[in-house]
Amino acid sequence: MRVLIVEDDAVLRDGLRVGLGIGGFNTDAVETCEEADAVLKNHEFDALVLDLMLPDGSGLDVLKSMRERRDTTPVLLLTARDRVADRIVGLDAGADDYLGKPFDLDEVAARLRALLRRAAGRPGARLEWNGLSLDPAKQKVEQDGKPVHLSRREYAVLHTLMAHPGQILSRSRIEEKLYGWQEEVESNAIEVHIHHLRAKLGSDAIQTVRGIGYRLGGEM
Amino acid sequence: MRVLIVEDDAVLRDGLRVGLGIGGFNTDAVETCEEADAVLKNHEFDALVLDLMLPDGSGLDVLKSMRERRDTTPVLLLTARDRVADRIVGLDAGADDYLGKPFDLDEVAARLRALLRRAAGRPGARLEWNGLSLDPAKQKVEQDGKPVHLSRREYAVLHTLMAHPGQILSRSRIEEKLYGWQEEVESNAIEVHIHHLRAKLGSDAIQTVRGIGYRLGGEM
DNA sequence: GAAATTCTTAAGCTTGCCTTAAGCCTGTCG
DNA sequence: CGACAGGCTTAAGGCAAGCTTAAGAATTTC
Repeated sequence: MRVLIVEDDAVLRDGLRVGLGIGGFNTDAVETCEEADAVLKNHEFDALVLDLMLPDGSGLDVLKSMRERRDTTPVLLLTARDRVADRIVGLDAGADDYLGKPFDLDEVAARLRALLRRAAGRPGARLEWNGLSLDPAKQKVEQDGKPVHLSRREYAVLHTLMAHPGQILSRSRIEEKLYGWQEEVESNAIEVHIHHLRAKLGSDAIQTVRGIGYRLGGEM
Repeated sequence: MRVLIVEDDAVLRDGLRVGLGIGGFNTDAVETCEEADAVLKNHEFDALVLDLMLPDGSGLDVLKSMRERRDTTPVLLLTARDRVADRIVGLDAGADDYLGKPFDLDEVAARLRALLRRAAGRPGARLEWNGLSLDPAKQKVEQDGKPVHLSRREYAVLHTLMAHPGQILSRSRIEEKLYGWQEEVESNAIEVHIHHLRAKLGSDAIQTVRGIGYRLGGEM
């Protein structure tokens, strides 16, 4: 799950990155409206954490122009104070939730999860597929009721696949979810993780579609 | 369990801190409405002990503005006398309980525990998990019926974990429960306490979730 | 006020994870 | 049938998180 953080305060930004990292999110961060606009047009995110007060303008403008181009990525607003007026304007402009500074990092992560759940149109918190169940809140995976221990990356790969059940996901698509666009990896890391996942979940849990990508196995 | 005390009378304030400290709570204290507002916006508490008569206004205003910003922290009001009118107003404003001065310190602690229990939606007084049982009132821990002696910090760590059974708690989340916002610790103190707890409770009582935090071990 | 317990800090140590890379396997197409 | 490309497997290196230990500071107890 990739999240873009738009926040100019370095302390807050790093705090968010760490906090959301713990929450299992992969984050990218920018500091200005301009950067945000540019990045949003070129990359897809699962959610956006947007500060309202930015050096070169209001986050509201970023939000508005997103919605104008039909970008429905869930947005969590950070409002500088408990200013009810700001919040109302923000929600009217198409934000999905807001949070007044200062805030608890765990709460940000929790709200983001709620946002993502809502956005995916799924009712429950957990993802299910063919005997596999993944609980994003507890970061726990079970197969036929038995817990499976996965490392951070393995979990992230599986999460990505289970978020699009039955669909074929290209390797680069999966990489985008695991890494920021800044870091990029140039090796077969994903293949290795897939390999480990198959070792733990059974070799038919994940199917390879030659030349295209991977998808969850099973009845489909 | 962190409790914020809002009380201008120094004698009473210190009495509360000592009394609640003995009761197993970690307390922070402020003297005015203004301070209370500021601190409440910046930190999360498990409960609030709020005097109504404060030098710069009424505790009711603090309470009201809390509820306005959706802060549902349980609040125990201290009313100056047995003034029924005050109490009714207080409860209407969103207080969870009240207590007339003068009061018994043990009773304050007991009422707070009841408040916290209610807030957590648990019926019983004691927390149970996988052979462990923790009684907040007596501050006693038993494992398979046998008493276990824990130090203050060890108890607090275990209490925090048992209040969120099955959930992963980040180290910073645990630190927040142990220390006031003034003290903050920057070392591996939590790790050391966990280590001691494992020595006393068995190494599988607490699981490490690498990169994320800790949670109670056992089934599930 | 002294003794005992408990807490914090800090330094090494251990372990698990991620990436990289090299070689192998397998399906596809000339 | 043979070569090639894509994917799989395996293992090693490096890094970071967490564990352990111990000593000094702080706190509590008598």
